[in-house]
Amino acid sequence: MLQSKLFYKANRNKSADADSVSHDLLVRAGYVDQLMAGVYSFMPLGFRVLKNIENIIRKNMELIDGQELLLPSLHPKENWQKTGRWDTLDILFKLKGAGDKEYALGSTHEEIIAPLAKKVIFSYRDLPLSVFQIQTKFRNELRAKSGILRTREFIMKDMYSFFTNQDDFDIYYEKAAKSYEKIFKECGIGKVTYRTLASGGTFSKYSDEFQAITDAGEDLIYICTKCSLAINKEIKEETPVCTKCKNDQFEEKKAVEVGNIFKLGTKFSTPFDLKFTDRDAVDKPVLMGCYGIGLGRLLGTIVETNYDDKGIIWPKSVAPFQVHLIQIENTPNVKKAAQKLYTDLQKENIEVLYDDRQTKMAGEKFAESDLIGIPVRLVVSERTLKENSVEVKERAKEKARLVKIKDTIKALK
RNA sequence: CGGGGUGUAGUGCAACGGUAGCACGAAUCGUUUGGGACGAUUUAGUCCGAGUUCGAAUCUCGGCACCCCGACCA
Repeated sequence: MLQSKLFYKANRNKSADADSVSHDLLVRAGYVDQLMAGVYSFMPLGFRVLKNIENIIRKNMELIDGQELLLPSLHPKENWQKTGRWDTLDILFKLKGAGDKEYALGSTHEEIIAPLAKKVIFSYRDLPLSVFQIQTKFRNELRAKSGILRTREFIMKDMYSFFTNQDDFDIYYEKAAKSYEKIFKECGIGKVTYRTLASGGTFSKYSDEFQAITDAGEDLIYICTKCSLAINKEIKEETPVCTKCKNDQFEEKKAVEVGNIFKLGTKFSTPFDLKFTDRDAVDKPVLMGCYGIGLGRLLGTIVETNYDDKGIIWPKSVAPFQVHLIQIENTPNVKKAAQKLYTDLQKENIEVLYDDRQTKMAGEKFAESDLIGIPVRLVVSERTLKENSVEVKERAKEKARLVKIKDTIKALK
């Protein structure tokens, strides 16, 4: 991608409304734009990161036999009445259509997937099953905050599992939890992310949250100083000692909930009469589980845990581009060498953002490059060309090094 | 939803009730060119509606929007 053509505008002024680092950096570097409170546009840079995160999640869901599908956002009122949540779920957006017919905008999809599963699941032979989607959710939060960390419209991966019996379900649930840990690790927040025991709300006694430690977080989690088990606040209130090792010393940390998994059991199978015929010819309710990850929130959390005073430092796995190629001094020599390098890198399928702008000074290009945070920076200039070289600098490191142009690709591997 | 705050140019900020200004951005020209260059010229604004006043960005009222604290958060 030529930076001169990229749909973005970096801004050196701090965003006035930004109270979180991720909000400020993502807005300033041109990744996202706020449309209104809790609603954001993803610009090309931000969308590329979002897609990378999406692909990591998709790959891991498929590894635990999740089948991807797509459910609608516009829901009939009746489905939500069936579970009672039309009246009890405060965050549900409701709207009226033609003839005053009432609809909900999907804030979650149990009400849709359960009746859909009913059309597919009849026998124990049809189970187990897991389906997931990566789709937009609408939640009428009383208050949106912290940039993209808490929004009213966001893209979520939600998976739903269907099992015949508790034992198999429990095994799968643990497998899903491991898969979540893997996802967060691959996204570069593995070290700061804890699986925490949490309340299951109206669904179940307990659920499991995945909490990433950062000051931008709005949750408090408690990490056992002995065994590193983490629990969240409402669990701490009911069990003052660690449920695993009985230690009563906890470290309190602010954290962002990046994922949450629930054992729904028959909570939704019952109202929608989702059942299967077992081997013994008896109809039994299907056991359901649900597993969610908010993609935008995850993106924001990655920024919250990967930045310095100059800007974002993307983990390679999610970076919008792998390489930021910068040409400084616009002499014919430099232009020619940079353009050749640009096409050579592309031939190797290396995603590269090429700062071909001729109107920007070196300093401004560097500053913007640091702000955008692509993992590797390549600089081509008269100075480097004298050595037949290109300067290679990793965003996360202080020092740059010169590499012969012909060895550039090798140096990037 | 309760409490608090703020709305001025694309962005960030100033302006006692008295001619709306600065920086960045953007544009043109010239000089520059390895850590946010310099000069010249140019561009663009008081959230909306009432009221008070000779005069309102400034005061009052209403609306709208955004931010913060709280409550809420399958």
